[in-house]
Amino acid sequence: MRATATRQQIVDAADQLFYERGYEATAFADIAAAVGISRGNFYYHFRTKDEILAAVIALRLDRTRGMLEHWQGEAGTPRERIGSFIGMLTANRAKIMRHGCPVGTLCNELAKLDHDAQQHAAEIFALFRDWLASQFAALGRAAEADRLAMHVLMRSQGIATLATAFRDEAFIQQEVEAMSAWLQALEPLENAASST
Amino acid sequence: MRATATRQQIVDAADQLFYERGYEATAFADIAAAVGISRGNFYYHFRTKDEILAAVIALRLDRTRGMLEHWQGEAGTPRERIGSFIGMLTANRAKIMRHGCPVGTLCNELAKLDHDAQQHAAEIFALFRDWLASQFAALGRAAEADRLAMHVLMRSQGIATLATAFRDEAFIQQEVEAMSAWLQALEPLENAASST
DNA sequence: GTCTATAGCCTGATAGAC
DNA sequence: GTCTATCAGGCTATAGAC
Repeated sequence: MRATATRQQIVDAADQLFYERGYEATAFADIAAAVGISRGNFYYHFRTKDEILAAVIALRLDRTRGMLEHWQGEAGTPRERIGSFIGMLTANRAKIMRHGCPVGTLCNELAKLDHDAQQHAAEIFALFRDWLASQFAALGRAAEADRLAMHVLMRSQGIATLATAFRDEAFIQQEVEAMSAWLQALEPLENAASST
Repeated sequence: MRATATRQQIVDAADQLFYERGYEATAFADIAAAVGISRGNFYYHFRTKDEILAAVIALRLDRTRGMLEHWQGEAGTPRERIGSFIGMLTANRAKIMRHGCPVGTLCNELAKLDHDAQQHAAEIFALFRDWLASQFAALGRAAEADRLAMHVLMRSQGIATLATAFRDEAFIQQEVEAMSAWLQALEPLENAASST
């Protein structure tokens, strides 16, 4: 098998296992078993566990960029695009109730481990934040775009954490509707600064 | 030294280390070193690591009950008491930025480990939820008390997660003020059900 | 109650055959 | 590129002296 193909399989398996079980709780043996290779072969593709983590984070960054570009390319208003972000909570609710948000839980774990890759993982959040901010700016709230973007991220993280703790699907739906209502009630205030 | 005193020292040290480093990343040797006892002595007080976890969760439940009773005993309105809950984010902001929320991060980790104690840990959230709900009921929002309580919990969890990921103290302050403003704007609707 | 010593397992990582 | 065999070190947990 070509090296790049095996490497990709390793990263894909690690991505899934790091999400489901956590980074530290996932052993090389687990990844090797999932891919169907020996532990020894592992070190031909990655020298350390940290290198696999870096590759997983890079994969998630790429995947996130692709998703944001996809949402950007679809027809629709900025408000509808922010709705696509919120819709992830509903679409992924089963996994979220079992393993939380992939980004939030990884950042939390790496923060506790005082791991160098923590900042790298937080860049995934930054991608969402910047994209959301650009949508709020397009919506006519340029002055508050960053704050509103962080607010949406904050709510999605809180929803994920509590949905996991209580295993409560109805709660997700309830809060998704509340956030959607909040979004719909947001009015353009492009000239607010000059009118006050 | 009396057995109960050593046991208490172990639980206190484990409580702190589980928060700072996480449950799985904390080894018996770490706890033993923090207390100043040998690893062997450990097993006189606890037979397994799970037993220490159970004791730590029980400690946190007791501590939470005590705090809620303290807030309840203080003079003030229900709104001010909910403000005491929100105030934890400001008071503990330095630790939150480094290690997240003790309850949320523990629940997340135990969910990933598929650990039996996950439900036990979620009871800490339930204590906060029920207490907050009673405050909202006293505020004249009995019909929505549970939903509002979960909303406040959700926001506090989202704030903690993003504050940790971005190490952003200003964000905490910003969202604490937004949540406080939301709380102040909440009006009693005790008779809303009969008036609609 | 506390200690030292150690069993038994799993971990990340390496060496070298094929 | 992939394998088997193996290393050194960490882990939870146990046994038994004091």
